[in-house]
Amino acid sequence: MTIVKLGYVAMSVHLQNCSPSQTMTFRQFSGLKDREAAIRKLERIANSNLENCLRLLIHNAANDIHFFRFSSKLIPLANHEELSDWKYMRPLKENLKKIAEYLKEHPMRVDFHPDHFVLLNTKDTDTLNMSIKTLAMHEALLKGMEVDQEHRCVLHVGGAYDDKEKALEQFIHNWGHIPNSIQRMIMLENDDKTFSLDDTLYLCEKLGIPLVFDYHHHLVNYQYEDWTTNWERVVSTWHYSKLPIKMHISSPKSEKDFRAHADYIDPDMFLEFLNKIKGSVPEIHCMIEAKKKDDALFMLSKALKEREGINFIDQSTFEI
DNA sequence: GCCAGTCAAGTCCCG
DNA sequence: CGGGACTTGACTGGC
Repeated sequence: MTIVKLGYVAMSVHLQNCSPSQTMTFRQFSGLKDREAAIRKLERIANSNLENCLRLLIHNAANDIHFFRFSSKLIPLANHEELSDWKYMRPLKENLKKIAEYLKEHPMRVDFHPDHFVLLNTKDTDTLNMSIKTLAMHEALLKGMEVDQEHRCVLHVGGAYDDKEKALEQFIHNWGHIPNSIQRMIMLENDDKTFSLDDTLYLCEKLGIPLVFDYHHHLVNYQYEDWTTNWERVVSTWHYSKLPIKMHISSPKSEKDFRAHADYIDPDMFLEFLNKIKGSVPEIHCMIEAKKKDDALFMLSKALKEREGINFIDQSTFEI
């Protein structure tokens, strides 16, 4: 028996005017004559994003959703070099505290997926420093939300830079220069272009990093098609985490556009996967990466309720 | 009120 | 070696 919990990403298609990713571009910022007023505007946007995050958490709790990925665009221009003097955390304190209080009353697994410009295997020190800075922002947000920072940021391995083997070794080299408090936030995901499950496992086992298996990515980028022989290794990378294993699920948009994410999750594909891993872990958390966000979660849950051998505990939790 | 175009980042691909 | 595509949601400007 395995408990499965479903989660979704960043925003809800059911809540109106509830974007947690409102923004201001640097061009817009530069166009404003009063720099102080422009910074106040950035702060208003960031606070509005956090207020919307709280609305999303309330929506989640009301719908028995216990697993959620925050947007990584909560603070516009937070790491822009022209704004290095901006102390952006101070004005967010109260709204972060509200999230912290809410999460205490309604326990939920929350995490982040910083965008693909966070690169830990780059040789460029500016890019590496910017990446660390961006991760430090995520760390500060988690601290403000009073969430234990361990294993809360999913990253891809990074660029291939013409030589995948060297790029993997560069990751290991750079890892030694990354502050420990940031190392412990990281999980690594197999990607759809360069670093396969086998590549990612190599790093995760060597560095003690939990591996987030993305089934859809594996279907378009693998070294050995049969992932099941590696499954126990994936499970083992979670041995030192306090959190249950997590993975990503999405369905191909079409045969022609196989890499792109579909609006919804194909329940057959998902069940086929679950049937291969059931019993291997007591609990698994599955992050739904679909265009229709929480609606994809609800539809998947509805479809699975009609299948045999699945025992639903609540809207987003079932036993298989 | 809708549609096309713009924005931001680093890598990768094409010419 | 330079410029455009990639990706994503938000936002702007034109009609």
